[in-house]
Parts: sequence; structure tokens; C-alpha cells
Amino acid sequence: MATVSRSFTAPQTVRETTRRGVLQAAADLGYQPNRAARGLITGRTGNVGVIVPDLGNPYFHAVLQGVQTRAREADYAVFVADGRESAAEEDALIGALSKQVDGIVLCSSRLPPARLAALEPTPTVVLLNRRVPGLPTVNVDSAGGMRQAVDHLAALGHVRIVFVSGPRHSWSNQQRLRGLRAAARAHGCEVLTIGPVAPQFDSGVEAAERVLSTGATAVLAYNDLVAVGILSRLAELKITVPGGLSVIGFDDIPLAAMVTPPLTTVAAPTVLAGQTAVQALLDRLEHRRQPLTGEVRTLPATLVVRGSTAPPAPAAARTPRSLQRA
Amino acid sequence: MATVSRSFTAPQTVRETTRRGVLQAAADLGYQPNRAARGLITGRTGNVGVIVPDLGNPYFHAVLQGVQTRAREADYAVFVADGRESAAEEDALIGALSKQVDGIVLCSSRLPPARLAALEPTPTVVLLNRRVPGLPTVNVDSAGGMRQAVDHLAALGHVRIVFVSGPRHSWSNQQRLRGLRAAARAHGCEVLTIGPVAPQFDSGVEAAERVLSTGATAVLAYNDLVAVGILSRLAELKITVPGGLSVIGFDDIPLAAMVTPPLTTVAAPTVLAGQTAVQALLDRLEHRRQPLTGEVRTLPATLVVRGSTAPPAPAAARTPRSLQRA
DNA sequence: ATGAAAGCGCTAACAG
DNA sequence: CTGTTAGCGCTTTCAT
Repeated sequence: MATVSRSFTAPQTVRETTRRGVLQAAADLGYQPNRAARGLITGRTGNVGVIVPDLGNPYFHAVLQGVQTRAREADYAVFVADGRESAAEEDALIGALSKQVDGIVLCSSRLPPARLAALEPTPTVVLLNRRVPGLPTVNVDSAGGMRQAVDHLAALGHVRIVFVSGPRHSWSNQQRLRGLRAAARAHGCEVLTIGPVAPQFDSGVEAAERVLSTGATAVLAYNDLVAVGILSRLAELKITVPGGLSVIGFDDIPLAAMVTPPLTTVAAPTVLAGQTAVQALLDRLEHRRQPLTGEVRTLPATLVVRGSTAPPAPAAARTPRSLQRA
Repeated sequence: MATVSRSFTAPQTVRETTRRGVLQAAADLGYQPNRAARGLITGRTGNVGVIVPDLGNPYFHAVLQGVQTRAREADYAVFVADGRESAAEEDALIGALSKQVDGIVLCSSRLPPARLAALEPTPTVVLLNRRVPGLPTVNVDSAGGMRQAVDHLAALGHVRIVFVSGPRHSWSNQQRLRGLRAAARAHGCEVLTIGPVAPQFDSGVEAAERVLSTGATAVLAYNDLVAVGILSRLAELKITVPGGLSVIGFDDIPLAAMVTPPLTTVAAPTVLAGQTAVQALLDRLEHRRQPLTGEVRTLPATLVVRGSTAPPAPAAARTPRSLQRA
């Protein structure tokens, strides 16, 4: 009985031949250790959880895909939960999941910093796209991506940029706006803002006219769903963009690349972020790292100019005018 | 001890006042029953699993969203697993998950019918988009959707339709093709096929030229990712579609609605399908249905003509010609 | 209506 | 190196 257990969990401590026999018999009988019973005694479940604010958002699909892939490789199963953009629900989910998992990847948490900082040491938590002192974090370098976007726009001669803001309390939104402002300052560009709007296609559609009324020549949208919404509405209104395509969206949703005309995006390595986050979690669970250190892993975001691999034309080459009706 | 247990699981069998006391104390102490221990004795886990062939496919995101939403309402947690388009992996996943869940929603299974029919009675399985005698199924009426699509095309005067086929062994693909053929026969239309191709954007891009070379005037793509890929490539080639927009894609991926020009799609109620599937699972788990009956729930797919709510113009109104270069 | 006791399937500590 | 024993936290007879 104990030998059976050892054959599975501590192969070294059992004679080679015995072990082989046990494993063979197990295979014949179709025996698989009962994880619940094992968990009862070891206190570990072999599961990890992912909590996202909105399962309807393609961004989190990419995260989930990354998490799932890496977790399975390490023989962990993954629980998904959707906090539905509510801090209270998210908090409840953490409580509910915590008994069933060894660790949680908390994506773009809507919880206040104090609440996050006060999370119990179990289960182990890794934050994605959110930075709180003392908690391990994987995040994407939004500011860097924004800098590239503004460099690009400035090179095209744009001087007045409008930012279509995402969820008010979203940390990512603040990061992006901050990055944008810093980069704009360096180039002497003006930054206007619109919003906040929900990070969805429809928001972009609704925001399009307000965007036009600002007189800006370039748009940076919180994410590419919003950006595509804006483009879609502009097309519907038969608005041309004489200074060249100047709508840029953040996020890595491959589908956004499909729109016509091609949308310029700041691509975040989202799937990779998901993988990196579980990896950090597993490192901790298997004590390859000190539990609960607050180190941060940052993944680069990069500007993807669709439809041309050439660098932007020099500033003198084109004079952007306002967006105007055809 | 036993009373505590009863207060939670069988409130009726304990005196009102006692129960209240227990629940109060539990709340004060932050006590939550340990699901693993409970599962050890009851044999039930309170979890359900979802297995999909590809977590990267937006179609399954919608399913997952539906599953997750409904499952949480019923206080079940959900495991996700990605079979990566492999029958072998899928089989392994079923085995691995089965000990940790009470039931599994098996989406667009890649497993052969015999294997599906031979699944153990535990865990309970509900099939989504796959029909095998004896197993409970939720499926989308692809044939009905295809019929609507062909009615639409025929009304526009098209007589030669090319179907861009999805994964060869995909049951959904067979359903769609079969539905298309039946509808085409009724209208006296000719059906050509291309493929199989992977159900992705890039496949559409690659298939576009072959589509042109068939001389067909209308395209039905396995799914909208492929359809959008085709449209994208046609735009790149500066191909006009003189007979009107005649590319139609299957599936319900809201993002596809964003493309310009608007894509006509056969919309499947995917989120609803996910919800319906878990619901069927829960019904069975809670013995509201006979275990393992093979009843089928069918959800309608409907043609969505983007950009116009008007019915298609009468056949005489326009004479489709071949797609041609501008 | 409640308490006592057995045991779900496993692993950990301890003998042998 | 392997067998024996206890007990993880709960539910479920069986008594009371």
C-alpha cells in the first residue's frame, strides 16, 4: 500500500523492480491516484486558478491560453473564473477558489491595492498587469509601447493626439495614459482625453464622433477593440483620414489584425504573459523561489505598423490635417 | 460535528435554532467546508470540466464564457482543457479530468464515434456540436443556417457556390457541407469545394486565389475567420466583387462583425450553446433527467446580413458575374 | 434532533 | 527497502 504510494510520488525510495511491478499493475488495472484524497493529506491540490475581469474580452482569452498551456505541461489543471468587472465578485471568487487550488493568477485585478496586499499567503497569488508592493507580478511594458506609438506619430508630423480612455480604475489604463503623456511631452505633442469607456467595440463606435470633434489628428485607443470600433464608425460616416492612418490601439488580439484597412497596434505579448505568470506561480509552489517575494517580470510591448514594414516617413513628408468628412 | 455537517448539507434535519447557531459560528470563524474531504466521501467534486479542441479559437471562448457563467450560478467551478486538435490528447484529458469533475462538456470532439460511445458513465458527458447515439447533445442547427445562406445567395442570382472546407474530420464541417449541398440542390445551384483548411484567418488568406480560380460567384467559408481571411486577401489584391458581397462565414465571433466591408455571417448562438450544455450536465448530475439519455437540444443558427436589414433583392435585379480583378 | 464512530483513498512517520 | 499504523476533514449509518 505504502509502496504503491511511494512508487508514484518518490520513485527513488523504492527498488527499481518493485516500482516497475507496481506501475505495471496500476496500468493494467487502470488505476489513477485519487487527487482529492492525496490533497487531503498533502494540502496540495495540483490545480491552479485564473481569475479574469471579463471572459468576454479576447485579451483574457490569450492570457488563458498561455496559462492553460503551461499549466498542463507541468501537470496542473486550471480553474477559470470570471469576476465580471466587479471587485466584490472577484474577492468572493478568490475565497471560493482558494480551497481548491494551490495558486491563483489574478489578471488585471479590480481589487483595491490594500485588499490585494492583505491577501492570505495561501493560496499563492501572482498578479498579471497590476503592480502592488510585495506581490509577485508579471506585467507588460505599456509605457514602452506607448513611447513607440508616439515616436511613430510624431515622425508622421502629428502634434495633437487624443487618448480614448479605458475603465477608470484600471491600472493598465493609468499606465498607458501615463506612458502616453510622458512620451508626448518629450515630443512636444498635445494630449487630449476622452472617456472613460468600456473596453469594447461598441464603445469605439459611440466615441468616434467625440473623437472627431476634438480636432486631433491621431487617436490612441485604450485597446484595439475600441480602436476598431472607432475605425468602423468612421468608415460608416465616410470619413477619410488624409494624414494617413492614425488610429492606434493597445493589446494583442490577433483578430484585430483582420480589419480593413489594417489597424496599427501596440502588441502586447499576451499569451506569453499568461505562460510567464503561471510559471512564476509554479516556481513559488515548488519552492524554486522564496514564497511571496515581490519581484516583477516585465514583457515588452511593441508597435506593429500594419501594411508596411518600412519605418514611418519623415516628418516633412506629410502634413496631417484634421480628420474630415469626405 | 455531525450536526455541523447536517446544517450545511441537510438543513431540514436539524432544529432551526441549532442550525442558526452553527451557521453563525461558521461565519465568525471563516469556516468553509473542505471540498476535497467532502468529495472523498460523497464521490462528488462540485466541479465541471470543459474540453475544447483549441483554446485559441474565439468560437470556444464564447462557449467557455457560457459554460462558466451558468456553472458559477449553480456553484460549480469549471476546469478548462485544450485538446490541441488531437484525438489522443483529448482522450488523455478526459481521463485526467474525470477524477476531478462530476461532468464534462465535450466541445466539437475530435474523437471517433466508437470512442465517444464507449465513454464510462462517470463522469457524465454532454456533447456540444457533435452527435453520437445515446449521448446527450447540444448542437447548433448548421443545416438550417446553411439553408438560409443559400436562399439568400440564390435570391441574389448566384448559381455557383464554392465551399471552403474546415478540418477534414470535423463533424461540424460535415454538417455544414451537407446542409449546403441539400440547400443548393433545392435551388439548382452548383457547389464546389476547396480545402480542407485550418479554421483560421491565415487559411483564408491562402485560399483566396484558389477561390478565385474556381469561377464561383459566391463563397461559403467553414467559419468567419476563414471568410475574413479571404476578404482580406481579396482587398489586398484589389479584387472587386461586382455581383455584390458574396462571402459568407459560419460561426458567432462578434469580432468578425467589425470588418470593413461588413461580412455576412451565419450566426450560431454560441454563448447560449455553452450555457445550455452545462445546464444539461447539471440536470443530469442532479438527477433531474435520466442519466445518459441521448436527447438532443438544437439551437437555431441564423443568417446575419451585415449592413442591410432589408431582404435580399429579387433574383432578376442583379446578375452576378465572376469575381474579377479591378 | 443530536452525538459517536467508522471510513472514503491516500501519504507520512515509524518500525522492521 | 518495504509493511504497518494513524489520520487528513468530512459525511453517514447507527445509537441515543
